[in-house]
Amino acid sequence: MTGGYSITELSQEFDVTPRTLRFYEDRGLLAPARRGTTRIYSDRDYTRLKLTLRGTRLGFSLEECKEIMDMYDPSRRLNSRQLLRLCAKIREHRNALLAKLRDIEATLDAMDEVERKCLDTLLSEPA
Amino acid sequence: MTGGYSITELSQEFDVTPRTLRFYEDRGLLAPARRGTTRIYSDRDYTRLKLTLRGTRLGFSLEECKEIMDMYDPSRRLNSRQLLRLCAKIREHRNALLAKLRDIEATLDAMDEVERKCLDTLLSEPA
DNA sequence: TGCTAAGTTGACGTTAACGTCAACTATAGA
DNA sequence: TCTATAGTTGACGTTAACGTCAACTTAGCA
Repeated sequence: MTGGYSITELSQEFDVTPRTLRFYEDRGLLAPARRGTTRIYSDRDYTRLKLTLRGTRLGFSLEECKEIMDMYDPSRRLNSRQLLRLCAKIREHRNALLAKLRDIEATLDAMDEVERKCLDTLLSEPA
Repeated sequence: MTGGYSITELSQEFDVTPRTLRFYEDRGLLAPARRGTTRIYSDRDYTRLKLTLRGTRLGFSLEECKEIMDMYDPSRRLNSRQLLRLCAKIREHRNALLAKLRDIEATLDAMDEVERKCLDTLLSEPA
C-alpha cells in the first residue's frame, strides 16, 4: 500500500494532465476513491493508467483499452464460460498485437535499407 | 508499369473509401496524375498509400507519415548535409518504433501470464 | 482563523481523420 | 447519340481524445 496518489502526483508520474485523468475516469478507465470530493488514486488505478497509456501509444482506442483491462481484471471471479471467452479474447488481442509487430518489423527493415543507401552515398562522395 | 489505378480500384485494394484517398491527396500524402479531371494513381502512390496505412495502424499521424515518406523519397537527390539530416531522422524514427516494440512485448508478456492463469483455473476446476 | 495552493464540476472549444450528402461532370458502351 | 456508371468538387457533420476556461470549494498551514 502506498496510501494513494493525488491527481497531480499521478499526472506528473505519467506526464499527462489532470484533465486526462478525470477524462479517463469519466470513461470508466479509472475509478479513484474520494476523500471528501478529492480523488485518491490506488495502485490499481496506477497500473490501469499505465496499461491505458501503453495501449493508446500502440493505437488502441480508450474503449478497447477498457474492454481489455476489464476482462483481465483479477479481482473478478469468472466461471468456465467466462474463462473460455477470456481466452478467446486474449487470442484475438494477441493477433492484433502480432500484426502490429509485423508492421513495425517491415518498417524497421525499410529504414535499415534507406540508412544503408544513405551511408553508401555519403562514403562514396568527395569531401 | 501498371498503367495506373482508378480511385475505386486502389480503394478496394486497401479497403479504404475513395474519400480517404482524396483526403490523403489534400494532405499531400498522395499525388495522383489526372486524365481530364479523373485521378490516376501510380505505383508510387500505391506504395505511399501502403506506408501511410502501415504508419497509421501503428499510431503515427498522417503528418508524421508524410514527413517520413517525403524524406525517404528516392526520387530526390540529396547533398551531404541533407543525407546526414536524413540519417539522424532515421535514428529518431527507429527509436520511436523500438519503443512501440517494447510496449508490444510487455503487453504480450502480460497476456501470456493471464492466459496461463486462465488455463490453470480451467483445468483445476470440476466439470 | 484566514489565506494560498490544490482540487472540483460544468461547459464549451479544438484537432485529426475521415463520413456524408448534394449537385454536377465526364466517360464508355449499346 | 444517349444513358448508366464512375468520378469530381465543395461544404457541412461526426467521433475520439482531450484542452481551456470560469466559477467555486476544500485543505493544509502560519
